[in-house]
Amino acid sequence: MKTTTKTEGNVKKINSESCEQPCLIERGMRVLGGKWKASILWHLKDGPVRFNELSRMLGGASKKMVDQRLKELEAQGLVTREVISDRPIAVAYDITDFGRSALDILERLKDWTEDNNI
Amino acid sequence: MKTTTKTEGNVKKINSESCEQPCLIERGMRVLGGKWKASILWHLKDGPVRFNELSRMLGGASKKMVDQRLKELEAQGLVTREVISDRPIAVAYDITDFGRSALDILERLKDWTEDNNI
DNA sequence: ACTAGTGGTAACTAAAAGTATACTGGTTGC
DNA sequence: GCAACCAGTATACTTTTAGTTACCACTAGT
Repeated sequence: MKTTTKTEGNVKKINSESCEQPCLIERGMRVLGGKWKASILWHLKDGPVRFNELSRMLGGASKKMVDQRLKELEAQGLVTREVISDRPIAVAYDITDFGRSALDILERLKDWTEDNNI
Repeated sequence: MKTTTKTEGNVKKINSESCEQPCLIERGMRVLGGKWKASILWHLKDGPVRFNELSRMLGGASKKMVDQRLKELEAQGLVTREVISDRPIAVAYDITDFGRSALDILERLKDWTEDNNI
């Protein structure tokens, strides 16, 4: 008799059909989990910020990193890029409504990190 | 006159002194953001699971990956490892209260991912 | 003319993350 | 005896990520 109700030392036996929820978590992490992505989003929450200003806000991030992450975030619809001046080139990055919808998660993460001294 | 109240095309000028909150987010991400870490945590929420069972749950993850992530999570106090049988070696991984405190964030992430078809 | 700032890009290197395969030493079942 | 499962470990390898440095074209200020 090889049913799956067998328990062994309090450990549940599950027959490997529970990969729907975890994938959702992994997928979400792929969007928010890049090295500076969450931070960038967080910094845009109070309004648009320009490229070099953002670089400075992130402290240790190189231009290349900021550029790459911004492009990813833009491609995924979390931020927008707008050229606000041509001749002295000026670009503003802003958060979209979709991006804003993730701020709730980030706030929880921030609180959790803070509460547990991580 | 070079105060920071100057606005240029609606873009706020902030003078680079806002790196307390983002660092919290980055730090939190470093704990929960590893490739399989969040998923592992998620799979342990219904009770202890054994090593190979966990590997299977994660689908594509190699033993090495699962092993590494579990060690990290254990070192950070999110999961515990318990040898439940010696002779036919059996090990059970369980989530700690601390680990459980992060599930709230993961649930939000899951919902967000789901709601936005990510 | 020279310096500094804007928003990037290109080339390159170093380090981290992940994958694949095989192996150990023990046990259980046929 | 032989295969298969347990919980990993070891080795080698590829891929991805991160970061440095230098550079571009342009402008503003001195």
